[in-house]
Amino acid sequence: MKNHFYVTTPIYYVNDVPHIGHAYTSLAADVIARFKRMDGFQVKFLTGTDEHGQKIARAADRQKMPLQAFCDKVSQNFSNLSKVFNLSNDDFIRTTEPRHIASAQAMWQRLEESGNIYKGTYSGWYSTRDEAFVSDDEVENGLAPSGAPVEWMKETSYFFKLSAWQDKLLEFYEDNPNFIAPKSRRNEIISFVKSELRDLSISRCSISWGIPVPGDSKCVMYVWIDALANYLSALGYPKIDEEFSAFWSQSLHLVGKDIIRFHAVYWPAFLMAAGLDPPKRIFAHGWWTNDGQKISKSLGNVIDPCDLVNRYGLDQVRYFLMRNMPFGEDGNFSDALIRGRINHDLANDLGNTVQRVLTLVSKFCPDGAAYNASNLTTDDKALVHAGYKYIDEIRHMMDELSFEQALRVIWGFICDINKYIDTQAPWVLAKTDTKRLETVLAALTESVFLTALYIRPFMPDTADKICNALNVNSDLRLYNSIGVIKSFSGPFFKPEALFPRVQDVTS
RNA sequence: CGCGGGGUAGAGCAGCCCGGUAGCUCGUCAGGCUCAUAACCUGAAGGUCGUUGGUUCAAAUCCAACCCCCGCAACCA
Repeated sequence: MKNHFYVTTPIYYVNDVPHIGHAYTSLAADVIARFKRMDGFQVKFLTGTDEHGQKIARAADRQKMPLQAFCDKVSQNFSNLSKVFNLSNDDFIRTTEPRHIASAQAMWQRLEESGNIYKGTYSGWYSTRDEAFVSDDEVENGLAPSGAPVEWMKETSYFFKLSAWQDKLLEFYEDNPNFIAPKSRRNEIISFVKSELRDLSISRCSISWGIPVPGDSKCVMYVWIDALANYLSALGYPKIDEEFSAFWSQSLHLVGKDIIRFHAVYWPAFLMAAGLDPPKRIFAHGWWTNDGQKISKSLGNVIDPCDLVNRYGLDQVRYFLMRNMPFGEDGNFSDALIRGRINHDLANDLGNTVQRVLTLVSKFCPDGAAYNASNLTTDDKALVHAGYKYIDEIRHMMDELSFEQALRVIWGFICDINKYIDTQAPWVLAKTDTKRLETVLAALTESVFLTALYIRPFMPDTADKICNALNVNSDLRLYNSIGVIKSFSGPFFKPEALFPRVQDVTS
Protein backbone atom coordinates (compact mmCIF):
# COMPACT_ATOMS: atom_id res chain seq x y z
CA MET A 1 0.00 0.00 0.00
CA LYS A 2 3.01 2.19 -0.25
CA ASN A 3 1.92 4.25 -3.21
CA HIS A 4 -1.24 5.60 -1.68
CA PHE A 5 -1.34 9.06 -0.18
CA TYR A 6 -4.13 10.79 1.71
CA VAL A 7 -3.95 14.48 2.59
CA THR A 8 -6.59 16.56 4.32
CA THR A 9 -7.24 20.13 5.36
CA PRO A 10 -9.39 20.89 8.37
CA ILE A 11 -13.04 21.29 7.54
CA TYR A 12 -13.73 24.98 7.65
CA TYR A 13 -16.45 26.41 9.81
CA VAL A 14 -19.00 27.99 7.52
CA ASN A 15 -19.72 30.80 9.91
CA ASP A 16 -17.03 32.75 8.12
CA VAL A 17 -15.78 33.76 4.72
CA PRO A 18 -12.51 32.30 3.48
CA HIS A 19 -9.40 34.27 4.39
CA ILE A 20 -5.73 33.87 3.66
CA GLY A 21 -5.32 31.21 6.34
CA HIS A 22 -7.86 28.89 4.79
CA ALA A 23 -6.30 29.45 1.40
CA TYR A 24 -2.85 28.72 2.80
CA THR A 25 -3.73 25.39 4.38
CA SER A 26 -5.62 24.27 1.32
CA LEU A 27 -2.86 25.40 -0.98
CA ALA A 28 -0.24 23.48 0.95
CA ALA A 29 -2.40 20.38 0.73
CA ASP A 30 -2.83 20.96 -2.97
CA VAL A 31 0.88 21.32 -3.61
CA ILE A 32 1.78 18.14 -1.80
CA ALA A 33 -1.13 16.30 -3.47
CA ARG A 34 -0.01 17.43 -6.91
CA PHE A 35 3.58 16.50 -6.18
CA LYS A 36 2.63 13.02 -5.05
CA ARG A 37 0.44 12.46 -8.09
CA MET A 38 3.28 13.48 -10.37
CA ASP A 39 5.52 11.18 -8.41
CA GLY A 40 3.38 8.15 -9.10
CA PHE A 41 1.19 7.99 -6.02
CA GLN A 42 -2.50 7.33 -5.92
CA VAL A 43 -3.68 10.42 -4.11
CA LYS A 44 -6.80 11.46 -2.28
CA PHE A 45 -6.96 15.11 -1.28
CA LEU A 46 -9.87 16.08 0.94
CA THR A 47 -11.21 19.39 2.11
CA GLY A 48 -14.69 20.48 3.17
CA THR A 49 -16.89 22.36 5.59
CA ASP A 50 -18.04 22.03 9.17
CA GLU A 51 -21.68 23.02 9.28
CA HIS A 52 -23.10 22.19 12.68
CA GLY A 53 -23.31 24.05 15.93
CA GLN A 54 -25.23 26.76 17.58
CA LYS A 55 -23.46 29.62 15.89
CA ILE A 56 -24.54 28.37 12.52
CA ALA A 57 -28.08 27.91 13.72
CA ARG A 58 -28.15 31.47 14.98
CA ALA A 59 -26.63 32.91 11.85
CA ALA A 60 -29.22 31.14 9.74
CA ASP A 61 -31.90 32.44 12.03
CA ARG A 62 -30.71 35.98 11.69
CA GLN A 63 -30.91 35.73 7.94
CA LYS A 64 -34.30 34.02 8.24
CA MET A 65 -33.07 31.10 6.18
CA PRO A 66 -33.76 27.43 6.69
CA LEU A 67 -30.67 25.85 8.26
CA GLN A 68 -29.74 23.56 5.42
CA ALA A 69 -30.27 26.23 2.82
CA PHE A 70 -28.04 28.57 4.78
CA CYS A 71 -25.30 25.94 4.97
CA ASP A 72 -25.60 25.20 1.28
CA LYS A 73 -25.04 28.84 0.57
CA VAL A 74 -22.05 29.49 2.79
CA SER A 75 -20.42 26.17 2.04
CA GLN A 76 -20.28 27.43 -1.51
CA ASN A 77 -17.82 30.13 -0.45
CA PHE A 78 -15.34 27.44 0.38
CA SER A 79 -15.92 25.22 -2.61
CA ASN A 80 -15.37 28.34 -4.69
CA LEU A 81 -11.97 28.67 -3.13
CA SER A 82 -11.03 25.46 -4.91
CA LYS A 83 -11.82 27.07 -8.22
CA VAL A 84 -10.11 30.36 -7.50
CA PHE A 85 -6.95 28.69 -6.19
CA ASN A 86 -6.97 25.85 -8.70
CA LEU A 87 -7.09 23.26 -5.94
CA SER A 88 -7.07 19.66 -7.04
CA ASN A 89 -9.09 18.23 -4.19
CA ASP A 90 -10.66 14.88 -5.07
CA ASP A 91 -13.55 15.31 -2.70
CA PHE A 92 -15.32 17.98 -0.70
CA ILE A 93 -16.98 16.76 2.46
CA ARG A 94 -19.78 18.54 4.27
CA THR A 95 -20.77 17.51 7.77
CA THR A 96 -24.45 17.77 6.89
CA GLU A 97 -24.14 15.06 4.24
CA PRO A 98 -25.76 11.69 4.95
CA ARG A 99 -22.49 9.84 4.37
CA HIS A 100 -20.85 11.86 7.11
CA ILE A 101 -23.71 11.61 9.55
CA ALA A 102 -23.70 7.83 9.14
CA SER A 103 -19.96 7.74 9.66
CA ALA A 104 -19.94 9.92 12.77
CA GLN A 105 -22.75 7.91 14.31
CA ALA A 106 -20.96 4.68 13.58
CA MET A 107 -17.90 6.02 15.28
CA TRP A 108 -19.91 7.07 18.30
CA GLN A 109 -21.37 3.57 18.53
CA ARG A 110 -17.93 1.99 18.33
CA LEU A 111 -16.81 4.20 21.20
CA GLU A 112 -19.88 3.36 23.20
CA GLU A 113 -19.52 -0.39 22.61
CA SER A 114 -15.92 -0.29 23.71
CA GLY A 115 -16.97 1.34 26.96
CA ASN A 116 -15.38 4.71 26.29
CA ILE A 117 -18.53 6.77 26.60
CA TYR A 118 -20.53 7.34 29.74
CA LYS A 119 -23.41 9.57 30.64
CA GLY A 120 -22.97 12.08 33.38
CA THR A 121 -24.07 15.45 34.44
CA TYR A 122 -22.02 18.46 33.90
CA SER A 123 -22.52 21.41 36.09
CA GLY A 124 -20.44 24.48 35.67
CA TRP A 125 -20.18 27.83 34.08
CA TYR A 126 -21.29 27.81 30.50
CA SER A 127 -20.71 30.45 27.90
CA THR A 128 -23.36 30.26 25.24
CA ARG A 129 -21.44 32.49 22.93
CA ASP A 130 -18.36 30.28 23.06
CA GLU A 131 -20.39 27.09 23.21
CA ALA A 132 -18.06 25.91 25.91
CA PHE A 133 -17.84 25.26 29.58
CA VAL A 134 -15.51 27.48 31.51
CA SER A 135 -13.70 26.32 34.60
CA ASP A 136 -14.17 28.06 37.96
CA ASP A 137 -10.84 29.79 38.01
CA GLU A 138 -11.34 31.13 34.50
CA VAL A 139 -14.49 33.03 35.37
CA GLU A 140 -13.97 36.60 36.33
CA ASN A 141 -16.76 39.04 37.22
CA GLY A 142 -19.27 36.69 35.68
CA LEU A 143 -17.44 36.67 32.39
CA ALA A 144 -15.56 33.99 30.50
CA PRO A 145 -11.96 34.70 29.44
CA SER A 146 -13.52 35.59 26.11
CA GLY A 147 -15.54 38.33 27.76
CA ALA A 148 -18.73 36.43 27.07
CA PRO A 149 -21.30 36.19 29.85
CA VAL A 150 -21.51 32.84 31.59
CA GLU A 151 -24.35 31.13 33.35
CA TRP A 152 -24.45 28.24 35.80
CA MET A 153 -25.62 25.23 33.91
CA LYS A 154 -26.46 21.77 34.93
CA GLU A 155 -26.81 19.52 31.98
CA THR A 156 -26.76 15.89 31.13
CA SER A 157 -23.85 15.16 28.89
CA TYR A 158 -22.06 12.24 27.38
CA PHE A 159 -18.38 12.03 28.16
CA PHE A 160 -15.49 10.39 26.41
CA LYS A 161 -13.01 8.75 28.78
CA LEU A 162 -10.05 10.73 27.56
CA SER A 163 -8.32 10.35 30.90
CA ALA A 164 -8.02 6.62 30.29
CA TRP A 165 -5.92 7.20 27.18
CA GLN A 166 -3.15 9.28 28.63
CA ASP A 167 -0.53 6.54 28.83
CA LYS A 168 -1.47 5.04 25.49
CA LEU A 169 -1.13 8.44 23.86
CA LEU A 170 2.27 9.09 25.39
CA GLU A 171 3.40 5.66 24.31
CA PHE A 172 2.15 6.34 20.82
CA TYR A 173 4.03 9.65 20.58
CA GLU A 174 7.13 7.89 21.81
CA ASP A 175 6.86 5.12 19.23
CA ASN A 176 6.02 7.52 16.42
CA PRO A 177 8.37 10.45 16.72
CA ASN A 178 7.21 11.89 13.40
CA PHE A 179 3.53 11.80 14.25
CA ILE A 180 3.40 15.45 15.26
CA ALA A 181 5.36 18.03 13.30
CA PRO A 182 7.07 20.35 13.65
CA LYS A 183 9.05 19.32 16.70
CA SER A 184 8.10 22.31 18.81
CA ARG A 185 4.43 21.34 18.54
CA ARG A 186 5.22 17.78 19.46
CA ASN A 187 6.91 18.93 22.65
CA GLU A 188 3.97 21.15 23.44
CA ILE A 189 1.49 18.31 23.01
CA ILE A 190 3.51 15.85 25.03
CA SER A 191 3.73 18.21 27.95
CA PHE A 192 0.02 18.90 27.72
CA VAL A 193 -0.85 15.21 27.78
CA LYS A 194 1.56 14.58 30.63
CA SER A 195 -0.09 17.29 32.69
CA GLU A 196 -3.39 15.44 33.11
CA LEU A 197 -6.20 14.72 30.72
CA ARG A 198 -9.75 15.28 31.77
CA ASP A 199 -12.72 13.47 30.28
CA LEU A 200 -14.25 15.26 27.37
CA SER A 201 -17.84 16.39 27.09
CA ILE A 202 -18.92 15.20 23.67
CA SER A 203 -22.60 16.07 23.47
CA ARG A 204 -24.97 18.98 23.81
CA CYS A 205 -28.52 18.32 24.84
CA SER A 206 -29.60 21.94 24.82
CA ILE A 207 -29.12 22.51 21.13
CA SER A 208 -30.48 20.71 18.13
CA TRP A 209 -28.42 21.64 15.07
CA GLY A 210 -26.08 18.69 15.00
CA ILE A 211 -25.81 14.99 14.48
CA PRO A 212 -28.18 13.12 16.80
CA VAL A 213 -26.54 10.95 19.39
CA PRO A 214 -27.33 7.33 18.51
CA GLY A 215 -30.03 6.07 20.85
CA ASP A 216 -30.74 9.47 22.36
CA SER A 217 -32.44 11.74 19.90
CA LYS A 218 -32.68 14.52 22.46
CA CYS A 219 -28.96 15.19 22.25
CA VAL A 220 -26.59 16.02 19.45
CA MET A 221 -22.88 15.47 19.18
CA TYR A 222 -20.63 18.30 20.17
CA VAL A 223 -18.01 19.35 17.66
CA TRP A 224 -15.26 16.80 18.39
CA ILE A 225 -16.56 13.57 17.00
CA ASP A 226 -18.71 15.29 14.45
CA ALA A 227 -15.93 17.32 12.92
CA LEU A 228 -12.96 14.98 13.25
CA ALA A 229 -14.83 12.00 11.84
CA ASN A 230 -14.96 13.73 8.47
CA TYR A 231 -11.54 12.36 7.66
CA LEU A 232 -12.98 8.87 7.84
CA SER A 233 -16.33 9.63 6.23
CA ALA A 234 -14.66 10.55 2.98
CA LEU A 235 -12.94 7.15 2.91
CA GLY A 236 -16.26 5.36 3.26
CA TYR A 237 -16.22 4.61 6.98
CA PRO A 238 -17.72 2.57 8.60
CA LYS A 239 -17.00 0.32 5.65
CA ILE A 240 -13.39 -0.70 6.02
CA ASP A 241 -12.07 -2.14 2.82
CA GLU A 242 -8.71 -2.39 1.20
CA GLU A 243 -8.87 1.09 -0.23
CA PHE A 244 -9.78 2.56 3.12
CA SER A 245 -6.80 0.94 4.78
CA ALA A 246 -4.46 1.85 1.98
CA PHE A 247 -5.26 5.53 2.24
CA TRP A 248 -5.68 5.71 5.98
CA SER A 249 -2.29 4.19 6.65
CA GLN A 250 -0.73 6.99 4.58
CA SER A 251 -2.76 9.87 5.94
CA LEU A 252 -1.54 13.37 6.56
CA HIS A 253 -3.62 16.02 8.30
CA LEU A 254 -2.57 19.59 7.69
CA VAL A 255 -3.82 21.94 10.38
CA GLY A 256 -3.17 25.40 11.73
CA LYS A 257 -1.25 25.54 14.95
CA ASP A 258 -4.37 26.60 16.84
CA ILE A 259 -6.13 23.28 16.39
CA ILE A 260 -3.19 20.96 16.87
CA ARG A 261 -4.46 19.75 20.23
CA PHE A 262 -7.72 18.41 18.86
CA HIS A 263 -5.90 16.59 16.12
CA ALA A 264 -2.94 15.31 18.07
CA VAL A 265 -4.69 14.38 21.33
CA TYR A 266 -8.44 13.90 21.02
CA TRP A 267 -8.41 12.43 17.56
CA PRO A 268 -5.89 9.63 18.06
CA ALA A 269 -7.60 8.80 21.36
CA PHE A 270 -10.97 8.50 19.60
CA LEU A 271 -9.44 6.39 16.89
CA MET A 272 -7.62 4.02 19.18
CA ALA A 273 -10.75 3.68 21.28
CA ALA A 274 -12.70 2.82 18.15
CA GLY A 275 -10.15 0.20 17.18
CA LEU A 276 -8.51 2.20 14.40
CA ASP A 277 -4.99 3.42 13.90
CA PRO A 278 -4.23 7.10 14.37
CA PRO A 279 -3.39 9.00 11.19
CA LYS A 280 0.17 8.76 10.01
CA ARG A 281 1.04 12.35 10.56
CA ILE A 282 -0.28 15.69 11.80
CA PHE A 283 1.53 18.76 10.56
CA ALA A 284 0.75 22.14 12.10
CA HIS A 285 1.73 25.20 10.13
CA GLY A 286 2.17 28.76 11.34
CA TRP A 287 0.24 31.94 10.86
CA TRP A 288 0.51 34.86 8.52
CA THR A 289 0.85 38.35 9.78
CA ASN A 290 -0.10 41.38 7.71
CA ASP A 291 2.73 43.89 7.62
CA GLY A 292 3.98 42.43 10.88
CA GLN A 293 0.61 42.66 12.60
CA LYS A 294 -1.58 39.88 13.78
CA ILE A 295 -4.47 39.33 11.42
CA SER A 296 -7.88 39.71 12.98
CA LYS A 297 -11.32 40.86 12.10
CA SER A 298 -11.36 43.45 14.82
CA LEU A 299 -8.18 45.04 13.50
CA GLY A 300 -9.77 44.99 10.08
CA ASN A 301 -6.65 43.70 8.38
CA VAL A 302 -8.02 40.42 7.13
CA ILE A 303 -6.61 39.43 3.76
CA ASP A 304 -9.07 38.19 1.18
CA PRO A 305 -7.35 35.47 -0.83
CA CYS A 306 -9.58 35.96 -3.85
CA ASP A 307 -8.74 39.62 -3.93
CA LEU A 308 -5.03 38.74 -3.89
CA VAL A 309 -5.48 36.48 -6.88
CA ASN A 310 -7.31 39.22 -8.74
CA ARG A 311 -4.59 41.70 -8.06
CA TYR A 312 -1.47 39.60 -8.59
CA GLY A 313 -2.50 36.50 -10.51
CA LEU A 314 -3.03 32.97 -9.32
CA ASP A 315 0.36 31.36 -9.76
CA GLN A 316 2.03 34.45 -8.38
CA VAL A 317 0.02 34.16 -5.17
CA ARG A 318 0.53 30.40 -4.96
CA TYR A 319 4.27 30.90 -5.33
CA PHE A 320 4.45 33.66 -2.78
CA LEU A 321 2.51 31.79 -0.12
CA MET A 322 4.64 28.69 -0.49
CA ARG A 323 7.93 30.53 -0.81
CA ASN A 324 7.79 33.30 1.70
CA MET A 325 7.57 31.36 4.90
CA PRO A 326 8.92 28.02 6.01
CA PHE A 327 6.00 25.66 6.55
CA GLY A 328 5.49 25.37 10.29
CA GLU A 329 6.82 28.82 11.11
CA ASP A 330 4.97 32.12 11.17
CA GLY A 331 5.54 34.49 8.31
CA ASN A 332 4.73 37.91 7.08
CA PHE A 333 2.63 39.19 4.21
CA SER A 334 2.92 42.58 2.62
CA ASP A 335 2.44 44.04 -0.83
CA ALA A 336 6.10 44.98 -1.03
CA LEU A 337 7.10 41.40 -0.27
CA ILE A 338 4.86 39.81 -2.84
CA ARG A 339 5.86 42.39 -5.43
CA GLY A 340 9.50 41.59 -4.77
CA ARG A 341 8.89 37.89 -5.25
CA ILE A 342 6.98 38.43 -8.46
CA ASN A 343 9.47 40.80 -10.03
CA HIS A 344 12.62 39.02 -8.98
CA ASP A 345 11.86 35.35 -8.62
CA LEU A 346 9.13 35.02 -11.20
CA ALA A 347 9.76 37.72 -13.80
CA ASN A 348 13.56 37.97 -13.71
CA ASP A 349 14.49 34.41 -12.87
CA LEU A 350 11.86 31.95 -13.96
CA GLY A 351 10.00 33.94 -16.62
CA ASN A 352 13.00 35.53 -18.21
CA THR A 353 14.96 32.29 -18.31
CA VAL A 354 12.17 30.42 -20.03
CA GLN A 355 11.81 33.30 -22.44
CA ARG A 356 15.56 33.35 -23.14
CA VAL A 357 15.64 29.68 -23.97
CA LEU A 358 12.49 29.61 -26.04
CA THR A 359 13.58 32.65 -27.99
CA LEU A 360 16.93 31.04 -28.74
CA VAL A 361 15.30 27.84 -29.82
CA SER A 362 12.64 29.49 -31.93
CA LYS A 363 15.26 31.63 -33.57
CA PHE A 364 18.00 29.11 -34.24
CA CYS A 365 16.31 25.76 -34.15
CA PRO A 366 12.57 26.21 -34.72
CA ASP A 367 11.94 22.62 -35.77
CA GLY A 368 13.38 20.98 -32.71
CA ALA A 369 16.67 20.32 -31.04
CA ALA A 370 18.16 16.93 -30.38
CA TYR A 371 21.47 15.72 -29.15
CA ASN A 372 22.99 12.35 -28.81
CA ALA A 373 24.81 11.43 -25.68
CA SER A 374 28.18 11.14 -27.35
CA ASN A 375 28.14 14.82 -28.24
CA LEU A 376 27.77 16.04 -24.70
CA THR A 377 30.56 18.07 -23.23
CA THR A 378 31.38 18.23 -19.54
CA ASP A 379 29.42 21.45 -19.24
CA ASP A 380 26.34 19.96 -20.84
CA LYS A 381 26.44 16.96 -18.57
CA ALA A 382 27.00 19.08 -15.52
CA LEU A 383 23.85 21.05 -16.24
CA VAL A 384 21.54 18.29 -17.29
CA HIS A 385 22.64 15.70 -14.77
CA ALA A 386 22.35 18.22 -11.98
CA GLY A 387 18.85 18.83 -13.28
CA TYR A 388 18.02 15.14 -12.94
CA LYS A 389 19.45 14.85 -9.51
CA TYR A 390 17.47 17.71 -8.03
CA ILE A 391 14.44 15.44 -7.87
CA ASP A 392 16.00 13.51 -4.99
CA GLU A 393 16.52 16.64 -2.96
CA ILE A 394 13.10 18.02 -3.82
CA ARG A 395 11.35 14.78 -3.00
CA HIS A 396 12.99 14.71 0.39
CA MET A 397 11.97 18.28 1.11
CA MET A 398 8.42 17.73 -0.05
CA ASP A 399 8.12 14.74 2.26
CA GLU A 400 9.06 17.09 5.09
CA LEU A 401 6.68 19.71 3.73
CA SER A 402 9.61 22.09 3.36
CA PHE A 403 8.04 23.86 0.43
CA GLU A 404 10.18 26.91 0.79
CA GLN A 405 13.37 24.86 0.68
CA ALA A 406 12.21 22.87 -2.32
CA LEU A 407 11.62 26.14 -4.16
CA ARG A 408 15.09 27.33 -3.25
CA VAL A 409 16.52 24.20 -4.83
CA ILE A 410 14.51 24.74 -7.99
CA TRP A 411 15.67 28.34 -8.19
CA GLY A 412 19.24 27.14 -7.83
CA PHE A 413 18.69 25.16 -11.00
CA ILE A 414 17.31 28.20 -12.80
CA CYS A 415 20.49 29.97 -11.80
CA ASP A 416 22.51 27.06 -13.26
CA ILE A 417 20.66 27.47 -16.54
CA ASN A 418 21.44 31.16 -16.75
CA LYS A 419 25.10 30.57 -16.07
CA TYR A 420 25.22 27.85 -18.68
CA ILE A 421 23.73 30.17 -21.29
CA ASP A 422 26.37 32.76 -20.50
CA THR A 423 29.28 30.34 -20.70
CA GLN A 424 28.05 28.61 -23.85
CA ALA A 425 27.02 31.85 -25.58
CA PRO A 426 24.73 30.24 -28.13
CA TRP A 427 24.48 33.53 -30.03
CA VAL A 428 28.16 33.13 -30.82
CA LEU A 429 27.79 29.47 -31.73
CA ALA A 430 25.10 30.47 -34.19
CA LYS A 431 27.82 32.11 -36.24
CA THR A 432 30.62 29.64 -35.65
CA ASP A 433 29.39 26.14 -34.92
CA THR A 434 25.79 25.26 -35.66
CA LYS A 435 26.24 21.62 -34.74
CA ARG A 436 27.42 22.51 -31.26
CA LEU A 437 24.63 25.06 -31.10
CA GLU A 438 22.05 22.34 -31.56
CA THR A 439 23.46 20.34 -28.66
CA VAL A 440 23.45 23.37 -26.40
CA LEU A 441 19.88 24.19 -27.30
CA ALA A 442 18.84 20.61 -26.67
CA ALA A 443 20.42 20.72 -23.22
CA LEU A 444 18.60 23.99 -22.58
CA THR A 445 15.18 22.82 -23.69
CA GLU A 446 15.55 19.75 -21.55
CA SER A 447 16.54 21.88 -18.58
CA VAL A 448 13.55 24.15 -19.05
CA PHE A 449 11.34 21.09 -19.23
CA LEU A 450 12.80 19.83 -15.94
CA THR A 451 12.15 23.23 -14.40
CA ALA A 452 8.54 23.03 -15.53
CA LEU A 453 8.18 19.63 -13.91
CA TYR A 454 9.63 20.86 -10.67
CA ILE A 455 7.48 23.96 -10.39
CA ARG A 456 4.34 22.19 -11.55
CA PRO A 457 2.94 21.30 -8.10
CA PHE A 458 3.34 24.93 -7.09
CA MET A 459 2.36 26.65 -10.31
CA PRO A 460 0.41 24.21 -12.42
CA ASP A 461 -0.78 26.71 -15.02
CA THR A 462 2.65 28.16 -15.61
CA ALA A 463 4.22 24.73 -15.84
CA ASP A 464 1.66 23.67 -18.38
CA LYS A 465 2.26 26.78 -20.45
CA ILE A 466 5.93 25.87 -20.59
CA CYS A 467 5.19 22.26 -21.43
CA ASN A 468 2.81 23.36 -24.15
CA ALA A 469 5.49 25.58 -25.62
CA LEU A 470 7.82 22.58 -25.66
CA ASN A 471 5.13 20.39 -27.20
CA VAL A 472 5.23 17.86 -24.38
CA ASN A 473 2.13 15.70 -24.08
CA SER A 474 0.15 16.27 -20.93
CA ASP A 475 0.44 12.65 -19.84
CA LEU A 476 4.23 12.95 -19.84
CA ARG A 477 4.37 15.81 -17.36
CA LEU A 478 5.41 13.50 -14.55
CA TYR A 479 8.55 12.79 -12.62
CA ASN A 480 9.19 9.51 -14.35
CA SER A 481 9.78 11.57 -17.48
CA ILE A 482 12.98 12.90 -15.95
CA GLY A 483 15.93 11.85 -18.04
CA VAL A 484 13.64 10.02 -20.43
CA ILE A 485 12.48 12.81 -22.70
CA LYS A 486 15.56 14.33 -24.21
CA SER A 487 14.43 15.58 -27.57
CA PHE A 488 11.82 18.18 -28.12
CA SER A 489 10.27 18.74 -31.48
CA GLY A 490 9.07 22.03 -32.82
CA PRO A 491 7.61 24.14 -34.01
CA PHE A 492 8.83 26.51 -31.34
CA PHE A 493 7.66 30.10 -31.09
CA LYS A 494 8.85 33.08 -29.19
CA PRO A 495 6.52 33.04 -26.21
CA GLU A 496 4.63 35.67 -24.32
CA ALA A 497 6.22 36.81 -21.09
CA LEU A 498 5.10 34.43 -18.36
CA PHE A 499 5.08 36.98 -15.56
CA PRO A 500 4.71 40.67 -16.28
CA ARG A 501 6.51 42.86 -13.81
CA VAL A 502 4.30 44.61 -11.29
CA GLN A 503 4.63 48.25 -10.40
CA ASP A 504 4.42 49.72 -6.96
CA VAL A 505 0.83 50.84 -6.97
CA THR A 506 0.99 52.59 -3.64
CA SER A 507 3.38 55.31 -4.68
C1' C B 1 8.52 30.76 38.74
C1' G B 2 2.05 30.72 33.23
C1' C B 3 2.87 29.26 27.63
C1' G B 4 4.98 29.85 22.89
C1' G B 5 7.81 32.38 18.86
C1' G B 6 11.87 35.49 17.69
C1' G B 7 16.76 38.54 18.17
C1' U B 8 22.29 36.43 11.99
C1' A B 9 25.54 42.50 6.95
C1' G B 10 21.40 48.83 5.37
C1' A B 11 16.38 45.91 4.75
C1' G B 12 13.97 40.96 4.61
C1' C B 13 15.32 36.04 5.66
C1' A B 14 17.84 30.78 5.61
C1' G B 15 21.31 27.98 8.40
C1' C B 16 20.40 25.75 14.48
C1' C B 17 17.30 19.22 15.06
C1' C B 18 22.54 15.96 12.90
C1' G B 19 28.60 21.45 16.13
C1' G B 20 33.82 22.04 11.63
C1' U B 21 36.14 28.11 6.70
C1' A B 22 28.86 32.70 8.00
C1' G B 23 24.84 32.02 3.36
C1' C B 24 20.51 33.80 0.23
C1' U B 25 17.39 37.79 -1.85
C1' C B 26 16.95 43.02 -2.29
C1' G B 27 19.89 47.45 -2.05
C1' U B 28 25.12 49.78 -3.05
C1' C B 29 29.78 49.86 -6.10
C1' A B 30 32.90 48.03 -10.29
C1' G B 31 33.21 45.00 -14.65
C1' G B 32 31.11 41.58 -18.61
C1' C B 33 27.28 40.03 -22.16
C1' U B 34 23.61 41.43 -25.82
C1' C B 35 19.91 35.53 -26.59
C1' A B 36 16.20 37.56 -22.87
C1' U B 37 10.67 40.86 -19.32
C1' A B 38 16.47 47.68 -18.39
C1' A B 39 16.45 41.07 -17.73
C1' C B 40 21.36 37.67 -17.20
C1' C B 41 26.70 36.58 -15.64
C1' U B 42 31.37 37.89 -12.76
C1' G B 43 33.65 40.44 -8.78
C1' A B 44 33.74 43.93 -4.41
C1' A B 45 32.31 46.48 0.05
C1' G B 46 29.29 45.36 4.36
C1' G B 47 28.17 40.84 10.14
C1' U B 48 32.46 40.28 17.33
C1' C B 49 25.37 35.38 14.34
C1' G B 50 21.07 39.77 21.43
C1' U B 51 24.53 39.59 26.21
C1' U B 52 27.53 36.77 29.58
C1' G B 53 29.36 32.27 31.02
C1' G B 54 29.94 26.75 30.24
C1' U B 55 30.90 22.00 27.35
C1' U B 56 34.38 20.98 23.19
C1' C B 57 40.36 20.50 19.55
C1' A B 58 36.14 23.38 17.38
C1' A B 59 29.64 26.76 18.93
C1' A B 60 25.19 30.93 14.96
C1' U B 61 24.55 25.59 15.96
C1' C B 62 24.69 22.03 22.37
C1' C B 63 23.98 23.68 27.89
C1' A B 64 22.96 27.66 31.71
C1' A B 65 21.70 32.49 33.13
C1' C B 66 20.26 37.20 31.63
C1' C B 67 18.40 41.37 28.26
C1' C B 68 15.05 42.99 24.41
C1' C B 69 10.79 42.34 20.78
C1' C B 70 6.15 39.78 19.37
C1' G B 71 1.76 36.61 20.18
C1' C B 72 -1.34 34.05 23.89
C1' A B 73 -10.51 36.91 24.84
C1' A B 74 -13.25 36.45 20.57
C1' C B 75 -13.43 35.93 14.96
C1' C B 76 -9.60 32.25 13.33
C1' A B 77 -5.31 28.53 9.23
